[in-house]
Amino acid sequence: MTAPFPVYQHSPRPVRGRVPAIRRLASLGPISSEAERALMRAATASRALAAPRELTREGRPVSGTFLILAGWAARVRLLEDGRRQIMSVLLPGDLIGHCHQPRPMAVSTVVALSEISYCAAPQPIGLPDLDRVYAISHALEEAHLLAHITRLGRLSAGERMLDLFLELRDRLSICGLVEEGSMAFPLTQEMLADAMGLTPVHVNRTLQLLRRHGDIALGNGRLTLFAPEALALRVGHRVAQVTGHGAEC
Amino acid sequence: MTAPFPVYQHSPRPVRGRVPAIRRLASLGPISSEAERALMRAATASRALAAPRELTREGRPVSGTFLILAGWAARVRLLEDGRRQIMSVLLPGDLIGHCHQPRPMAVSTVVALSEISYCAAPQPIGLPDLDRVYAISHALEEAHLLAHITRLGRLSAGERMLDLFLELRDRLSICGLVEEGSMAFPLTQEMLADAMGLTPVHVNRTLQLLRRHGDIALGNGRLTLFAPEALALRVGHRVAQVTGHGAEC
DNA sequence: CGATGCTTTGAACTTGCTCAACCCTTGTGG
DNA sequence: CCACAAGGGTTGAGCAAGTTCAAAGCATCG
Repeated sequence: MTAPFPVYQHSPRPVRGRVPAIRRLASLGPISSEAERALMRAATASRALAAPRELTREGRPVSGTFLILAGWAARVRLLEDGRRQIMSVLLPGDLIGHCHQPRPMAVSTVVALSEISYCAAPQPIGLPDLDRVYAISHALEEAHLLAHITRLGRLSAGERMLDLFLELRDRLSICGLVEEGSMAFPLTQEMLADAMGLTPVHVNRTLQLLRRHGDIALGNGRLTLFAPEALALRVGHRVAQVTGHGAEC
Repeated sequence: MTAPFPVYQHSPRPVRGRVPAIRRLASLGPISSEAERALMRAATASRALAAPRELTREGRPVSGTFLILAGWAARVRLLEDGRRQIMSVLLPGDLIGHCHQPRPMAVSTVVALSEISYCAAPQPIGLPDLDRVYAISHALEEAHLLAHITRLGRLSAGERMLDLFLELRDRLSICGLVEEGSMAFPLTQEMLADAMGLTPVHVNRTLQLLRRHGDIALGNGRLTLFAPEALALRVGHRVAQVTGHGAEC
C-alpha cells in the first residue's frame, strides 16, 4: 500500500521499468543503470496536482523540466473569447519544458486533465543516455504534433477520434498501461472536443456512432478499442516511432 | 547579374544579413563572423529545386540538414486517398532536418511550393553560436506547429487565413522580405487549402470576403495586409518569438 | 436531498463541401 | 499568328458535416 502507483501493485514482480514513466523512457533507448537510478530517485520526490490545475503558464518563467509519472496532462492554448485548443496530450513518461537551451519562458500552458503525479526530470549532465533519451522523447513529441495537425486538417470527426485513440493506445502500451486493448481514459467529452477541434455535442454523437459500429467501448473512465489493427488501417493511422539507430527529426 | 538572389540586387549596399536566410538566422541570436562566414560559404553551393518537387521523403534516409535560401517549401503529409495536409510552411532561413541526434530518417516529406534555392546547412561543430541559433530556430518551428494546431482546431476559415497570413508576414519581415506590408506570395489557392484544412473552393470564397472587407489584397503572386495590427487584434494572433535570453521551449 | 459535473437528446441553423461548369492567362506547337 | 492545352481562379446550386441553444437524464457526493 506504500507504492506510489496503486494501479501497478498487482504486477507480479518488480521488473525493470515497472514504473510507467521510466518504462517509457527506457523504451526510447538503452539507459545505464546509473541513469535509471537517477530517474527512480527523482520519482521519489513526486508532487501531485489535481484536475484542472495548471503546471506551467505560457510566457511565465519555468523552474525546470518536469516528468509526468502518472495521470494525463495537456498543452493547451486559450483564446480571448474562451475557445480552447488542446495541442497535445501528455502521458506518463512525457517531459514538460525540455530543451537544450537556457529557457526562461514556457511556450505553452500545461494543465492537468486528471489528477497527476509528476517530478522534476533529472538533469542529464554526465548521463549521456538520459540526454539522448530526452532528445528522442522531444522528437517523438514533435511527431505527435505533426500527426495532430493532419488529424485536425484532413480527417472527419470519426476518423479524428479513432486516430487519436490509436495514438494514445500506442503511447500508453509503451508504458504498460494497456491491458487487452483496454485502457484507463480520464478525458471527458468536453476535453476530447477541445483536443479534436469539435463541439462537445458533436463528440458525443460521434462517439455513439463509433460505439454502435462496434469500434470502441468508452465509459466509466475506460476506453477499449476493438480490432485496433483494422481501425488503424481504416483511418490510415501511422505509428510515430523512433527509427533505426537514432531519433527521427 | 551573378548574385544568387536577384530580388535583392537593388539593395543599396551589401549590409550584414543582406541574404534573407542569413538575416533570419542572425536575428535569432548573435553569431560570430566566423559562423556567418560559414553560412555564406555554404550558401555559395546552392542548389535549385522546381515547384512540386520533393526535397526529402518521409521515412527515407536523409543526407544532412538543409537551409532554405530562397523560395517557399512545406512539410506535407499525404493520405492514402489523396488528401494532403501542409503541416508547416518553410521560408528562407528555415532549416530542414535539423536535430541533435544521429538521424537516419526524415520525419516528414518536404516539397518545394515555389522554385526554391537551398544549400547544406553548415555543421555547427566548433561554432557554438550556430548551434544555439539552430536550436532557437527549431524551438520557433515548434511554436509554429502549435500555432497551426490552434488555427486548424479553433479558428473559422476567415480567421485561419488571416492568422496564417500574419504569421507569414512576421516571418518574412525578419528576412527583410516585406515591403510596406506587401510580400511575394507564391501559394496557389489549392496549396492554401491544403495548409488550412479547407477545400480550394472555400478558400476562394473566403479570400473574396477578406478582399471585399478591405483586409487584404492578393493576386499576381503578391499579398498585402492592410492594417495588420488591427487584423492581429481581431483574430487574436500572437507572434511567436524568442523571449529574453534564450530559446523558448 | 439537492448540488454538481458529465452525458445525452432534439430541432434549427451555419459553415464548409461537392460537383460541375466556366473564365482567364500563359505558354506551346502548328 | 492562331489554336489549343494547361493551370489557376471564379461561380452556382445542392448537400453534408458540424454547430448552437436549450433541456433533460444520470450518476456521484456531501
